[in-house]
This record gives sequence, C-alpha cells and structure tokens, in this order.
Amino acid sequence: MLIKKNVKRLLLYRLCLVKFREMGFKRVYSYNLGHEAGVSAEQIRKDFSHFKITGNKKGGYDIESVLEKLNYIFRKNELQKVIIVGMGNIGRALSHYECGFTVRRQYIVAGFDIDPVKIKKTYNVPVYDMRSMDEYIRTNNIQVAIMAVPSISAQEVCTILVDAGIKGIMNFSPVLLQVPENVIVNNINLCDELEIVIYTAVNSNSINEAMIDNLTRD
Amino acid sequence: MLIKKNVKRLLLYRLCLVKFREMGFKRVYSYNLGHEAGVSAEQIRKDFSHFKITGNKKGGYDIESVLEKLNYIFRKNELQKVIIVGMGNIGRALSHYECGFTVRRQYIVAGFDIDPVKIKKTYNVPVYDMRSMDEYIRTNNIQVAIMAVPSISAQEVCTILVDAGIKGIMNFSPVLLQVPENVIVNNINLCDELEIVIYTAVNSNSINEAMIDNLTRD
DNA sequence: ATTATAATGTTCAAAAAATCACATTAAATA
DNA sequence: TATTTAATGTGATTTTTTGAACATTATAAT
Ligand SMILES: NC(=O)c1ccc[n+]([C@@H]2O[C@H](COP(=O)([O-])OP(=O)(O)OC[C@H]3O[C@@H](n4cnc5c(N)ncnc54)[C@H](O)[C@@H]3O)[C@@H](O)[C@H]2O)c1
Ligand SMILES: NC(=O)c1ccc[n+]([C@@H]2O[C@H](COP(=O)([O-])OP(=O)(O)OC[C@H]3O[C@@H](n4cnc5c(N)ncnc54)[C@H](O)[C@@H]3O)[C@@H](O)[C@H]2O)c1
Repeated sequence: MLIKKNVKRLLLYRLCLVKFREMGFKRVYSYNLGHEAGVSAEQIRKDFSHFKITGNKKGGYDIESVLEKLNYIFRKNELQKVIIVGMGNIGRALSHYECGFTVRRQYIVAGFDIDPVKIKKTYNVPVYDMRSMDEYIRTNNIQVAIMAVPSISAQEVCTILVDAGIKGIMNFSPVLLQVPENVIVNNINLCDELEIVIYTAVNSNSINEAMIDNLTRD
Repeated sequence: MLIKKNVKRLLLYRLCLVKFREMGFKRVYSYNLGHEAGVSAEQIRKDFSHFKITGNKKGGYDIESVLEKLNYIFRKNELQKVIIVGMGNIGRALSHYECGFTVRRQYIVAGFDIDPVKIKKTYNVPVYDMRSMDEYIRTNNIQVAIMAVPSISAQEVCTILVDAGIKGIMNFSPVLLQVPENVIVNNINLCDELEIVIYTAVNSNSINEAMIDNLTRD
C-alpha cells in the first residue's frame, strides 16, 4: 500500500526534473536528483523502484521518460476538474493562478459563493451561487473541491460537497472536517505552516531542552 | 532531537483543544483528543510526554493548562514579527487574513514589492519598496519572511532575505531555494497539495497496482 | 572483443516511529 | 479508610522507514 509521504516525494522529484530539463539536461543520476531534492540517492532509487520507474545501469535516468511516467502515475493524461468553494481572499488568489494549475492539467472549472456580490462577477473562473453547486457537481462529475470558506461554515459546506459526491477536499480552514471513510481531506493550515517556520527558526532547528525543563517546574 | 512531524502534531492537538474549549470542556482524555485529531491515544501521550506536558492519572488533561504549555513551547508569549515579500495574489490574500494570524500572535508587520503600483497602497499592512527591505529587516530584527513572488525571482529574493539576516522562510514558489544550513525553508506547494488530493481521491486512497504494472510494459 | 567502470536496483541491516502492554497512581466508591 | 476503577506515563515490541552494501549490467575504453 502506498503512503502519502512517498507520493509527496515523487512530486518533489518532478519539480527537480522539470528544472533540470529547463537547464537543458537530458539525463540525470540518482545522486544529482537526490542532491537537488534534499534526499539520499538511495531514497530516489527506492522510490523509483517502487513505482517501477527504471533507469539505465550506467547512464542514469532519462528525464523526459521519468516525467512521462510520473505524469502517467498522476493521471496527467486526464483532465482534472476542480471547483473552489468560497471566493474570498484565498479562493480568489487561487482562481487567478490559472496558468500555474493549467500546466499541471488541473482545471479550476468553477467557483461557488454564498455572497451575491461575488457571484458571476467574471474572474478568471465563473462564480456561481451555492444553491447551484450540488447540481453542478453531479452533472459535471466533479470529484475534487477546494474549500476556502470561513471556518464557521466549513463543516456545513463540507457536508454539501460530500453529499453531492465529492471524493477529495483541499481544505484551508483550520477545522478538522467530519467526512466518511472514503473521502480524502487535505488540510492546508497556513498558520501552522508559518508557526513551524517561526518555531524552528527561533529554536535553531532543534528543541530547546532547557525550555522544556522549565515546563516541569511550574 | 526534535523533528517537524512531532511539532506538526502538537499544532494539530492545539487546534482540537481549542475546539474542545469552545465546546465548554475543561478536561480531555488522550482517547478523546486522539479521536478528534485522528491519531492513537498512545501517540498523544507519547508526544505530550516528550514535551513534558503532563496530565492527571485519572482525570486526563486540563485543556487550559495544556494550551498554556503549548503556547509556551511555541513562544506565544513573544511577539512574532513576519514580513511578506511579493504582494500579488497570495501575498495580498495573506495580508487580509490579519485577524487569523493575530489570534496566534503572528504579526504581519510589513509587505514588500518591486511593483510601484503595489507600494504604499495601504492594505491592512503597509507595503514598501523592495529597496528598503534590507534595512527594514535589520532595524526591526525580523527573523521570518513569507515569500510570494513569481518563481523566476524566488532565488534572487531569497538571497536578499538571507543576506539581511532572515532565519526562516515560508516559500510559496514551486522552487527549491538554495540557502545556508542555518536557514529554515518551509515550501508550500499548493499545486502539489491539490495533486495529492486528486491522486488519492481518484485512486481511492491506494496505489493502483495495475496501473504501475502497465508502466513496465512500455 | 574483452575489460574496466560507474551507475542502477535490490537485499540486508540499522534507525526511527508507532503500537502494545502494563505498572503506576489519582479519583471514586463502599 | 480500604478497595476498586480508570486514566496516565513509560519500557518493551513491532512495524515502518531509511541507509548501507553489494550484485548486476549498460556503457566506455583498451
Ligand atoms: N486568507 C488567508 O490568508 C488565510 C490564511 C490561513 C487560513 N485561512 C482560512 O481560509 C478560509 C478562507 O479564508 P479567506 O481569507 O479566503 O476568507 P474570506 O472571508 O475572504 O472568504 C470566504 C468566502 O466564503 C464565502 N462564504 C461564506 N459562507 C459561505 C458558505 N456557506 N458557502 C459558500 N461560500 C461561503 C464568503 O462569501 C467569502 O467570499 C478561512 O477558514 C480562513 O481561516 C485563510
Ligand atoms: N496564486 C496562487 O494561487 C498560487 C498557487 C500556487 C503557487 N503559487 C506561487 O506563489 C508565487 C506567487 O504567486 P502569485 O499568484 O501571488 O503571483 P503574483 O504575480 O500575483 O504576485 C507576485 C508579486 O511579486 C511581485 N514581485 C515580482 N518580482 C519581485 C521581486 N523581485 N521582488 C519583490 N517583489 C516582486 C510582483 O510585483 C507581484 O506583486 C508564485 O511563485 C506562484 O507560482 C501561487
């Protein structure tokens, strides 16, 4: 069985491979790729091996063909339709990133909002009323949604999405959504991500043991 | 030594604890917290134990006091000043989230941009010219920056930040930044995060082995 | 054509993380 | 007060992940 960590690394490798390709390289060794991605060469070979991505015993990996296989694994031959719910700060920022998603064959096909002011104001993607979302999802067979609504509405919106048949949610609210077993939620907690930076930077990359000891004294 | 995974879980626990507190609870058992956070009760106790967060042999954990200790660990008693570089889609979205950061004592104190149109247009946070950034960082002793500039400028901006003394960077560009050992980079790759959702949702949470087998045949 | 080389791919070992099991102990109860 | 109960906290065990070692093989050199 495959775990997320593994997949995340594959996506990281792709990023590096694209960079190498842009630099004009045709082939790459596990060592080069590992150095760029910040993982060991063995890890690269292990991951590739697991996904049946093969190289050449002496010449390393052909960048183009690895990228092709990665695209195949990530179903890049298919059109990946995604909707955004909540066209506020985050929702709008994402909708303006069209080209960034497009190169990865991720198509933001529609936005939905409860606020009349935001509806149909033509951004890069059309924005519709929440009441039409259920039908839209069903008729267009949408499987994945980005949620960027206020935290207070998150669970409510989530339930609507799940009932309509959504199978994967990228959630920006700092709320742990209740979903059925078969629905995937990827929580993006930007405050947490910032906090980790602050914490790690300030503690110079390791826990301040003295500080923890202090905790025991009060 | 402490690893990010551990810290990330602590932040997750805090999210749950805040929720429980809002619901009126005063105490919580490792079992409850684990259920909410989606980890085992033992994991909770191990993590807490590692950070010297203690509970009560029969009565579980006092929510308020655990939150206090978490705040202490994450230095919530200190003011955490952060700057944003690049006031485009993402940068502006973050700058409008002021209150969200404020409750976590993360203060977005300033934005910086190269585009005259975006400078000093008073958003929630003041936006200055890039040329004044180095001085601002030094005089205000800023340690952490959010980077939301186009990918093409990412490394260039990163170098300026590092030279000015920045110790932690939250980076939204799909670019692996070259930084010295002592500088922390947290890469937020929203396309990757979306891709993981798509991948996992479409493959119903596990790798499609038949698909991988196909890979070996071409 | 043969040999040397240098990379992959896989097996085996070590390290890390998660889970289990249980001893400990605070609270409730009789 | 003594006993039972129910939770924590931690040492032992298992599982997962990572790293090292090496056998394999495509390419280059002789
Ligand atoms: N903006 C940020 O930088 C940021 C950072 C971290 C986390 N977040 C989180 O992301 C989420 C969105 O943040 P934001 O700043 O974009 O918020 P926002 O208020 O700017 O936008 C929310 C949008 O959702 C719409 N909405 C409200 N209720 C709705 C409903 N029931 N159905 C459909 N649409 C609804 C609103 O009309 C609005 O357009 C929040 O949970 C926030 O905590 C945001
Ligand atoms: N917008 C999204 O939803 C999204 C999603 C995923 C990734 N990203 C990534 O995040 C980054 C920012 O995206 P965005 O959509 O906010 O871009 P944007 O173009 O809207 O904003 C970039 C801002 O940076 C400024 N800038 C350009 N060069 C600069 C420099 N050298 N110094 C300082 N400022 C400079 C520009 O003036 C602009 O205001 C990009 O790397 C993008 O790939 C964005």
